[in-house]
Amino acid sequence: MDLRTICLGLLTLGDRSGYELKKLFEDGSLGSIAGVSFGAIYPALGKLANEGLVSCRAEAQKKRPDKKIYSITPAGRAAFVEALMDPVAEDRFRSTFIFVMYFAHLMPGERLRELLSERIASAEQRIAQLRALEPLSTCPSHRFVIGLGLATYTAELTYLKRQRHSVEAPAKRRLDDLREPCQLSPSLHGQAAGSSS
Amino acid sequence: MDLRTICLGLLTLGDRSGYELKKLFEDGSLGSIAGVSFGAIYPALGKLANEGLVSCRAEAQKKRPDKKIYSITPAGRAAFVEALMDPVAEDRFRSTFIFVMYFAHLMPGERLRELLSERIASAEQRIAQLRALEPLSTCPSHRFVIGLGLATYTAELTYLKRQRHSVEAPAKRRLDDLREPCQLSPSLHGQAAGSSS
DNA sequence: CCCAACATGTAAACGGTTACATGATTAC
DNA sequence: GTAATCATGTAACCGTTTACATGTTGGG
Repeated sequence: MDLRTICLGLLTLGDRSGYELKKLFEDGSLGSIAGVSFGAIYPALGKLANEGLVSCRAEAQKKRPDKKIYSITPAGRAAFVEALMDPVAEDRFRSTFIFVMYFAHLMPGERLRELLSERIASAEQRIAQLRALEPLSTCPSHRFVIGLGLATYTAELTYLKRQRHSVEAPAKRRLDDLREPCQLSPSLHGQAAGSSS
Repeated sequence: MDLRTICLGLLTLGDRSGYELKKLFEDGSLGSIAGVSFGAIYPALGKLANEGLVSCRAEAQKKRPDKKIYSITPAGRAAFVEALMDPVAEDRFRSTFIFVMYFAHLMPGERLRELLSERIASAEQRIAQLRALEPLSTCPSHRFVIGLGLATYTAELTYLKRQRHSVEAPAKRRLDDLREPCQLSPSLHGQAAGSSS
């Protein structure tokens, strides 16, 4: 789903300027998941206006550039509802953290601990953001998204903490295990395949 | 983290061709998270070779194009370990499912049920993939990644099932709640701000 | 004094996917 | 026969980020 459609969707919730749209996205439940940049929003809005899916009125402001307030048109609303029927694309997920952890055995232990702490902190922050949003959101759809975010971030946090715990505990294991050398199981090697199974 | 670095990392686990690298990525624990295309892998490998971070030997095959096996060089290994020290970028996550669910109230109930079922099925599939990988992975780093994936997907699955459950249960609620009209709380509107707090 | 927030926009760069081009082999 | 797997590569396209350009207001 491209930004164009996301903007369209956000505009079903009320009229907004590009600037406000970005805030709404980032401060809302979707923001705990990803960000957007102006360099993408403004052109998207322009295109939407070209296609007649949104209308735009300029609101003059003293000593500030005109604020361009966009409203979704009936055609835009129809197009958006239509878009909700399209087959959903798979999640596009790229996590440097996960990738880097896949190579934990190549890092100094100190770095490993640092990485884990950072990740725990950021998960806690996202959870806090979602919890703060919860009482403000009366709409069940939004509560669903918040609940989903909360469920997954909490699970990640629990997992991460359990992993880190082992370092600080007297038994001091597990995290150090991560530094053990790595070897792939033959079935993942796929080299000179021996016609398995 | 770009594909170039990911290829470099994967090559620390053993020599491989571009084709095999793609399989390794997709069949391994990282594959339950995202995919890669040849159109990105081959150029990445070429660039890596240009920079002397990997070496390449062509393996002639009867009736097939030469297989180009890449090995990481000492310089490449150093560069990769270096890359593991770089500050980790935030996750880049784009989920059409989550976005669409944010607008559940604009969809027919049937569509909603379909979406939920699809998502549940795909989460179950990913969990199955990770579980299948678990006994094959002796390396603690990889087990960490598998465990993390399992923890989050399981949490999502549980959440999703609980949401769906309410439809099939006699009390038939919650999921239908999602179709209720939506209104943002004033604090998220941000329109004509009344100097809150 | 400087930084953050407000406000819009453009252009270049980036990192990736999709489609195209080519072609043998094996399993159903 | 036809689809999948093996095997590499290029070019066009796409959506997005980053950097640039411009300027005011208000708070620390």
